[in-house]
Amino acid sequence: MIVRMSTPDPARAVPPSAALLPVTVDVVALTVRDDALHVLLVERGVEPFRGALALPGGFVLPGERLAAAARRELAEETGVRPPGHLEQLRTYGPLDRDPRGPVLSVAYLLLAPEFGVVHAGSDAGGAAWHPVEPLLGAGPDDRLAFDHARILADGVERARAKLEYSALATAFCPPEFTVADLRRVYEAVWGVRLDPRNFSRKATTTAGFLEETGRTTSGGTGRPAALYRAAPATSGTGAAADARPADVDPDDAPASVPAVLDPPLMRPRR
Amino acid sequence: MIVRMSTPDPARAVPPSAALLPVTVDVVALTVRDDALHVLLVERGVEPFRGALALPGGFVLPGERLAAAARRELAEETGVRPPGHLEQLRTYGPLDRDPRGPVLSVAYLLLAPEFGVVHAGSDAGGAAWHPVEPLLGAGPDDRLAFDHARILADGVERARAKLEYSALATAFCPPEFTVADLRRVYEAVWGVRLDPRNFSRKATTTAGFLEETGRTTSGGTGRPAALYRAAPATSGTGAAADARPADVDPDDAPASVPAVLDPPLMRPRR
DNA sequence: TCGTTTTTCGTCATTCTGACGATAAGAGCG
DNA sequence: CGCTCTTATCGTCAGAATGACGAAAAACGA
Repeated sequence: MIVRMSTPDPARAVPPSAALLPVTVDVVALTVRDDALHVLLVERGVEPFRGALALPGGFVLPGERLAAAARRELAEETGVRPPGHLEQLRTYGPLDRDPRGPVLSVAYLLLAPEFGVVHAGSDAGGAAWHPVEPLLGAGPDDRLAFDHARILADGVERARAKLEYSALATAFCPPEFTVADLRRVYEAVWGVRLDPRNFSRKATTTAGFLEETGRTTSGGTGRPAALYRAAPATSGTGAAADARPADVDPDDAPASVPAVLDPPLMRPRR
Repeated sequence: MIVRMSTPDPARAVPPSAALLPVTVDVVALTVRDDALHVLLVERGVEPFRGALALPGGFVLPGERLAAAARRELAEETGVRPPGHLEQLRTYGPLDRDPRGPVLSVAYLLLAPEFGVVHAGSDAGGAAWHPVEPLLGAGPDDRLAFDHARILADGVERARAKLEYSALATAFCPPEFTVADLRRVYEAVWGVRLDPRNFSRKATTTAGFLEETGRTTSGGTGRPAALYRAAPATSGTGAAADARPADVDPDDAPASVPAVLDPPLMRPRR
């Protein structure tokens, strides 16, 4: 059956030569767990690629927005409405990516503190966190369904790049966190070791990055650490001329539109 | 009439609940002309928004790739197959953006040296270069059709950001150019004045940016300047773990996949 | 109290940038 | 041919940021 979306003014119709494409959203949900970057994957319960691991996602429904579809699919497959930063990643062309025929896929990137996966969705086996590293190796085994390995690689690279010039690393952290927590995020996402002393200097002296809560950790081993929260967004939606991230989408950005790290925190180049 | 794209295996069909959406591509084609950033706009010849200025673009045809559709629309509306760097910008959701109903739009960004606009397309009045600046002001007049003002703003911001950490500014230049040409690109895109001496130092000493041709300009006023070309791409397609730009798409990237500016060339902040 | 661990503060050499002086190398003109 | 004008390019120097690393601070456990 063909579902044709409503056409308010039939006199101004879409040209008949235009392709009508099914559209999916796929979500690259990243988190840091045990000092390693993890991605949320589901086991596909239906063909095609039944039994294979895949990014959570599914078809956009009539009348639905893209970001809403992303959140819906995520909720359906994890049982929770995850926190974190959701932004559009990119769109993958309709050809040669789905055995069912031409399908457009709009990928979203979610950066979030680890959240529990509650229930298995309707057409997907349980969702679970998987370490990203072996999946990027792209060995002929462990292949993800569709072109999801490539989408994952793009998402990871986007996350790595954004940590350099935005305060987005805080999206991986709980509401209150220490400088060491934040450093471990950078280390996990970039796959490098950073000097704790220099990192602390950079994180605490960069304006618009951290905000102290006044409290400290206790009970752990070692000297107690100061607790911080993410600094509030620098203000206005300012999609126009000034903001550094070009992809601040009112439809995408949840609560926190993170500030810009003015002198960027660059990953070490070999 | 409904055009249903072929379904290779009917047993594995797209679920009937999925929306089938018409998809357009819109191209933000930027160039530097008379030391100012310009965008290629067409005057719409058909409803909706007949007579208004709009980004060149149109519907994706059955069996067509996104980037191919972008190049086709550009060719149809300019009469030439423009040079330059084409990359995907982002996708704009299906709702509340086209009076004809839900339409998905995948925007592309083209950075190119100025190219002549040859003929007027079928359903568009002549295409022409327009200064970007007044269009970003977003005055209630001079509004672009659809949500194209927003797409333009996103494209300009993407271009501005990319000049900081990539060698993409060379995409605005002819095959051979001087350091001053390149500086004028930065000045036009960022809307700032840069010190010619410091810019020259940065451009010529950053590895992987410029390559000297050995020749110099002649005839102009002032001391002749050395001619450079863009340094060749740093190697492999390497979409994976190492390349800085996350959006190197084999489908999008034409010849030149520009290198990374290692210490970035940051625009002056305030 | 002593060692262990982790956080946080300091120091210092190096690199990069912004400001700007000075020179180089043409064209145009008397 | 010399003078001037203009633009390109080289140099210098102070301030900022970074990377490497020493050392003190502040807990915990034995």
